[in-house]
Amino acid sequence: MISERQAKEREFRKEQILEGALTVFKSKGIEGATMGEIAKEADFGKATLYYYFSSKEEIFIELLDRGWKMIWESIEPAIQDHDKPKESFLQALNIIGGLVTDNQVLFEFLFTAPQMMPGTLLEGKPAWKGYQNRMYGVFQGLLEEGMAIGEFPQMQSDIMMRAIGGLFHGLFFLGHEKKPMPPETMKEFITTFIGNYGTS
Amino acid sequence: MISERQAKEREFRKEQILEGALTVFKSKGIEGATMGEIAKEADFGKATLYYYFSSKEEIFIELLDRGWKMIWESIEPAIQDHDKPKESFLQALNIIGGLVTDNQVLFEFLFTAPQMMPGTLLEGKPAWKGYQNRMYGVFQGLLEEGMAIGEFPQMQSDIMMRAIGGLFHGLFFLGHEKKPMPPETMKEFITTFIGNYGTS
DNA sequence: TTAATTTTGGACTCCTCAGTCGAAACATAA
DNA sequence: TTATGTTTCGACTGAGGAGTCCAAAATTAA
Repeated sequence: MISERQAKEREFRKEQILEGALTVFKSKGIEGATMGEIAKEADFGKATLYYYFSSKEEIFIELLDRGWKMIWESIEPAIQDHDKPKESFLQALNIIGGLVTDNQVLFEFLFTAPQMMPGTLLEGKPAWKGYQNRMYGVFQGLLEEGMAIGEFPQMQSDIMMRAIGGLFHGLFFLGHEKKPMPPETMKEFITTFIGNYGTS
Repeated sequence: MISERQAKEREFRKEQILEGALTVFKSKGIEGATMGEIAKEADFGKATLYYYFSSKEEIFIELLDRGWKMIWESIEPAIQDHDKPKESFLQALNIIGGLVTDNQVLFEFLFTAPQMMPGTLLEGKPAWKGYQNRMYGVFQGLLEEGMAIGEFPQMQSDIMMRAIGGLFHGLFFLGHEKKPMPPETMKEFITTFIGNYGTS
């Protein structure tokens, strides 16, 4: 017997826990993100976490799934149109930039956690990996189409992807000052680095 | 009583252990880099590691110290001359690129380990942090001098540093394919990304 | 009200891992 | 040879953390 309201409360509590997990991750790092800490932060008993999630990994995976889903759904409309690859590309990057500025901690988690827990987070083709791959695929596609019409410098698109990925990561996550990066600055940077191809 | 040869053997064994630690780090990740594993890999008993190093952290710090020292000493000659900031800058980047290609695993460790063990690796102003800071300082200096004479785009140098750091990181470490990046590709990239200013 | 169901958390188990101990093996030197 | 110093390792200890148990509290249904 699962009433409507019960289900919503359940969902709400799950969110409380996920939020707590993020908070702990932020203040204590991945090492300090123990179930005990998360429980304390979310103000539940440890066993209660296991009532809502079957394991610690599941919490992390849930965060990744929701996060990547959100990213994907945010950029999807911007990349339907393949007429102007570079424009779509930049627009999508800007959207993500905006999301990142609004959810620093979440995104730091999304982009760094998988590196820190190799293996564990990848078992059983998790949904987030799917979104991530789709996103990279689209970006790379745009890049290749853009190159074909001279909107981007001619280079191996996979290397170019790495470069842009790194650039993005550096802009938002390197240096611990945490000051938000305004979209204009972001755009300026991208265009500065990948050049004014096809714009002149 | 410490004979000359004994000292050398000792040093040699230390290197065996450090090498083992890197190998484990490569194959098992930072999580799997336990003292037991390292001992097995280096073919010593666990307690022996503690004869040469006083703790697990000390092993990692030693790796970082040696690595960053090597980086610093490799680029030092290239950055003495401040007459042509951009040239020095690119040359230094190329040198590092070369080092990275020759020591993939070590450098992956150097650039990622500190992120993964926040705190522990930073206690007591470790030597590696000094080299790292010096290096960043020099790069930023070159960047600012270069901007002043129009060799680089005009931007906040700290953000620019982040961008370049990320770019570099992306080129070498993103995407798990582990295929080495040939120096020419590297050079081509640098010039494509930051190189078109002041050249025309 | 009472009975069934859902939710909760403190205490407990189990396991992994950093670091220690002490006795042996090995080397050196007299 | 014996004495002294150096190097090695298997076995042990202790801490911390993931995950479980179970009985109590709260909620819902009758």
